[in-house]
Amino acid sequence: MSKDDLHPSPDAAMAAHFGALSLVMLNDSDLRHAWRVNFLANFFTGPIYRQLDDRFALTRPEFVILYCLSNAEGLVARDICLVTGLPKNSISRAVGDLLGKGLIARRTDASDKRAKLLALTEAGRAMLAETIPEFDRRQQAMRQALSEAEKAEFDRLILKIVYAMPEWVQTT
Amino acid sequence: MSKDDLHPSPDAAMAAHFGALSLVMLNDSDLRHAWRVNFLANFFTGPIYRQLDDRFALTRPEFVILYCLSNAEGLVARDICLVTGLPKNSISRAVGDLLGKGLIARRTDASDKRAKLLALTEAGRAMLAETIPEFDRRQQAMRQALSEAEKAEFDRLILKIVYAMPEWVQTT
DNA sequence: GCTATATAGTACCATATGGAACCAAATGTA
DNA sequence: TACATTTGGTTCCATATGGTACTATATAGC
Repeated sequence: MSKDDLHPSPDAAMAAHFGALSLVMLNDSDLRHAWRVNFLANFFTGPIYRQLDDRFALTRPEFVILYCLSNAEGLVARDICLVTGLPKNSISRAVGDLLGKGLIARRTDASDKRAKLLALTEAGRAMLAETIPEFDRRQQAMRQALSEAEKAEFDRLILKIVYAMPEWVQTT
Repeated sequence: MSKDDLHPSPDAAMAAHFGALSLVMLNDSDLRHAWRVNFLANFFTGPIYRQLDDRFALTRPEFVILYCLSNAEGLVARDICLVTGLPKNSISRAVGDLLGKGLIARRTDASDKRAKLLALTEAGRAMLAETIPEFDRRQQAMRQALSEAEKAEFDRLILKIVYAMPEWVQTT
C-alpha cells in the first residue's frame, strides 16, 4: 500500500469518483463557478430522489410539496410553483397523486373559490418523519468538510448570493 | 414612493419574486442548507437551458457535451457520464443528435474499438462561442453580490465541500 | 353593473427521460 | 485457446415532463 493510498490526494479521490475530467471542469473551465454549484446540487439530489422513488414511491415534486407543507400552513399549489420553479401542471399532477395516496388533504378557500388550500394528513406527516432524516444526514455529510466557523461563513455567503437573485433571475 | 421602494428589504424582494414561502424554506426549514444550494442551482440553470433550447435547439445534455469537449480533448461518452451523473443512454442520444447537427465528430479509438473519441467541429466551436457568453454573464450576475474577498472565500469553501463529496456521494 | 383581463388549477398531448436488455470489444482466468 | 466477466455504447419501451389550451373564479376599467 503506497503513501497515496493512506492519504490519497483530494484530486485523486475526485478523479476516481467523477473522472479526471471533473478536475478540469471544476477548476479550469470558464463556467467553473456555475459548474461547482450545479455539480454539488446534482450529486446531492440525484441519488436521494432516486432512493425516495424506489423506497417510498415518492416523486421529486411530491416530496417537495410535502416538505413545503410541513413548513407552512395553508399553502396553495401556486405557492409551491413559485418557490420551486416547477410548472403548475407538474404540481397539479403531484397534488392529485398525493391526494390519491392520502398524504395530503385539500379544501377550497372560502374567500377565493379558485384556490385550493393544501394540508398534510397524518399519513403525510408520517411519510416526512420517515424520509427527512435520510435527507438531513446527507445534508450534514455535505457540510462536514467545513469547520463550524466555515459553515457559518458559507451560510452567510450563499444566503447573500441567494438574496441577490431577484436582481438577475427572470421568473417569467 | 415610499422608503421601502427606494431601498426595498431583501426579504421583500425575495417574497415578491419567489413568494413568502421562499423565506421560510431558505431560512427556517430543517433542510435549509440543501434547499439553498438547490434553489440557487435550479433558478440559475432552469431559465438558461430553456433559452438555449428555444434559441439554439440545444438540450441540456447536448450543451454539456459541447462544453466538456471545449475543455478537454479526446473525451468519450463515458467521461461525460461520470462528470455529469447523467445516464449513458441520455448521453448516447445527445451524442447522436450532435453528430446529426454536425457540431461534433466521432472516431473509433484505435487502441480500444469499443470507445468512440469525440471532438468538436468548427460548427460546434461556433455554437459554443455563441452560447457561452450568456451563460458567463449569468454566472457573473450570480456572484456580483459578493465582494472580491467574499468571492475568493466562497470559492474556497464550495471547493472544499465539493472535494469532500467522494466521501459521501454514492456514484453507483 | 358589464365587459375585459388576470389568476388558480386541470386536461391533453407531444416529447424528453432513464431503466433494462442488448451487442461488441476487451480483460481476466484457467 | 476457451470461457466468464467487465466495459463502452446503443436500442427499446414505459413513464415523466412541461407547453398549450381550457375552465372557473376574481379583479379592473369604465
